[in-house]
Amino acid sequence: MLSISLLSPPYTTLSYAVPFWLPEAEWKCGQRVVVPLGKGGMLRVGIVVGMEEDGLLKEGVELKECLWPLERKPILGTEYLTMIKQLALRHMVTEGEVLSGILPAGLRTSKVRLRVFNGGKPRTIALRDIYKMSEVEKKQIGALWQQGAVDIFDSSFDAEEQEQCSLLVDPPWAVRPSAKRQIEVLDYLHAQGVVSRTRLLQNLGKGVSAALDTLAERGLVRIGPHDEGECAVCIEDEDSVCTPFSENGFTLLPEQQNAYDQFISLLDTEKAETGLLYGITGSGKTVVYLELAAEVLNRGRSVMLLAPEVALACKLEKAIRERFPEQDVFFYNGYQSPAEREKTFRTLAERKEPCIIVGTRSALFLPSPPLGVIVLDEEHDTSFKQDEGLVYQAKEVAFFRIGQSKGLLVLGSATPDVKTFYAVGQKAVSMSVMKERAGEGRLPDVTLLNIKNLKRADGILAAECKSLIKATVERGEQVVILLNRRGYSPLMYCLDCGQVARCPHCEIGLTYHKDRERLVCHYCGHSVAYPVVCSKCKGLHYLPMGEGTEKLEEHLSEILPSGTKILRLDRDSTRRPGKMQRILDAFANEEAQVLVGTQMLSKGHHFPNVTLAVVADGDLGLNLPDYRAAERTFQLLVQASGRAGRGEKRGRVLIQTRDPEHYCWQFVGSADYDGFYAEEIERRRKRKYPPFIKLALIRASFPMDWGGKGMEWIESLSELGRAFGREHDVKVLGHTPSPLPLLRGRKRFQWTLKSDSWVSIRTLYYAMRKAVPRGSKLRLSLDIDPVNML
DNA sequence: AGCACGCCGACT
DNA sequence: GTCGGCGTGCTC
Repeated sequence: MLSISLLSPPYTTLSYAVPFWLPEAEWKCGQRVVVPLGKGGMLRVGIVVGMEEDGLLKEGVELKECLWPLERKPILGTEYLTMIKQLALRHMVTEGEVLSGILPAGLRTSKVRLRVFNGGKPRTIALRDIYKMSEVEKKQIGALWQQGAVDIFDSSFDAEEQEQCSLLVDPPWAVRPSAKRQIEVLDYLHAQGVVSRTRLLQNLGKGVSAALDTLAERGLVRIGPHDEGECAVCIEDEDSVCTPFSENGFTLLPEQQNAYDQFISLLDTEKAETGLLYGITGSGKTVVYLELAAEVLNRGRSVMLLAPEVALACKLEKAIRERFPEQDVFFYNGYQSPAEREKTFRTLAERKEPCIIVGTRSALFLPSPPLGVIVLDEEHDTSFKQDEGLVYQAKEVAFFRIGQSKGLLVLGSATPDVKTFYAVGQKAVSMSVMKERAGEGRLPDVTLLNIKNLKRADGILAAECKSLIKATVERGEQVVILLNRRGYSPLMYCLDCGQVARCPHCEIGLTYHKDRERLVCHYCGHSVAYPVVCSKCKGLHYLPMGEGTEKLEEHLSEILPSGTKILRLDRDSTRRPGKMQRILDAFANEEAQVLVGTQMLSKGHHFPNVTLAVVADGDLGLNLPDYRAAERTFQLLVQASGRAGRGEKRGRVLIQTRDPEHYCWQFVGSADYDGFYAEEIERRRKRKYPPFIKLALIRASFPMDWGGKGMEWIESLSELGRAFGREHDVKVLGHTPSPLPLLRGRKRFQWTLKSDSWVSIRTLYYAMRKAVPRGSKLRLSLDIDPVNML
């Protein structure tokens, strides 16, 4: 009997019989297989996860036969399956859910054909037809399969691959305002990024087909195969200035050498180990990774290097390729096309020789030859946790993989996760420290600017701040300005009745985007054309309140000397493939003097001529309902400070705040992580927060139009949770409405759980889930150690 | 996800 | 009377 985890709903693990047309030897753990499901006998893809003879089978159900394997050799190894099982247990989801969340789309489709070579021209047969064949025919083809005269022929998405649509222009769209269809297509591509033609037509209706062709003809949209090797986010530009790898050859500085030696001795233990590389911005952590990688490859093992976001992963990849021109390097990230990802996945599944894998957190799930080291650069970054769909924390998965291969996990950061640093104190993680900047640069001067009394009419920048920016630009130096708010204006007041424009699905204020002339919901993506009539009084006049990156850019262009070029870097300006790298390169090449951007700008980029970094709203993160608000703010601001003064000139950082008394500031100024840590860890100890306890969130949601039924459920679950908590030593706080009480048309509530034991937390969640009937409109989910409490 | 089953309203 | 809307439930 075969246990098979389905890769599509219901995502359960079901038992199937070995069929008479293919003997047991053809079925293996880790193999993808196609099975029939339900009365209609629909075909589904699953992974064989077990082969016990005595699998559990519900009473009254008849065992069905497996239909066909999708490959001869299992694509997943036993260690890989162990990892999947572990992950499923941790997060209390099925193995099928985990697998479907991490396998490339092409490996999840059953729309394949068998190609039978039996003299003459090969015959191709759909699996659907095999299912309907007679016993004799099945046996015949089974026999041919065993002789190797049958292969799997994957036809479905070749065509799709040929028609990837991507934007070639930015808003505002240069089309007639009456061309509704075209605008619809452009807006969709702007929101979605690269999309296949099939998917676009699926979502917008077949009617937009002509509009899409027109746009392609006029050069506004590109339709064509996704280029091999081209990263959707960066463009591989030969003379890019943005490479960190210009340090003095491969000789390590004393601190780097020290760190390197420590890591090597950890490797030598031949046990699974974790090391923290705690190095200030600019201390040259990358070089240490590179030399470590070289040694690991020498020892015949593979290397995995992960960065929190694609642009940084691209930089790492570039550095790796320069250092190891001869070595096979596999690059993987969420922005690649399904075909590209599938190819990498398949290649690595077969690979035996050591290699290097570079990517973002999704690369963590690539199969690989035995790993000697996994590096998580900027380990404190919250992007290492995926919190939508399949929830996982890259650090923990990496730790598990390294445990399997008895390798070394290296966590690198200038501002480590408080949990990581605590683990160092507990001797669970060894630490290497680098406190010197590798280049000429020195640490910048950090000044706090109290803007408590800044009037709204003056905009978001204080007068002192503006004049400093101006002076810097006039000296021919560059400025980076950080503002964590996209769009033009985050609040739109109706002048007639005072109503704020809100998203109908999320009740959150809509942000005005001037370049697109639309109001956009930053949570669900819903948008409406502006101007729009007020829902309450039908008025058309709005007062934009507050300032986003778009408005700041506009405001600056008014007050800075004419001829000053300003660039903007945020999710909106970087939607198009390659756009992000282009903006970063342009700024690094000094084609502009000012760069305005959201936090994506604070991460790891190197601009030697930047001498001033401004943080427009330093408090933004401090007021979030999250026990890590201070940690986040500290990390963000220290990272941002690192943007200034990486060249020869001394840099300056100006942080605007309305709350200058906050304990976080005294440490930001001197980038004093150790001081911050000491203070923060004491606060957490006192208030019973991680790392001193285990914290989890149970989220519940139900459709907003479900009547009183939803609230009744929430109440009764609270009751259940508290009763259970009293017995099992879990503190249950709540229910409380989620910080986003309405999202995508669903009401949301949550409970915060604190306990000494993950097991108790999971058991409580299990009890709650069992109380809710399957198929209920009420949905529950468990978030282990949430990174954002939203 | 897909498909069957079942319970109500609008129709030849 | 039946045709067909889609809410609910199940899939080894």
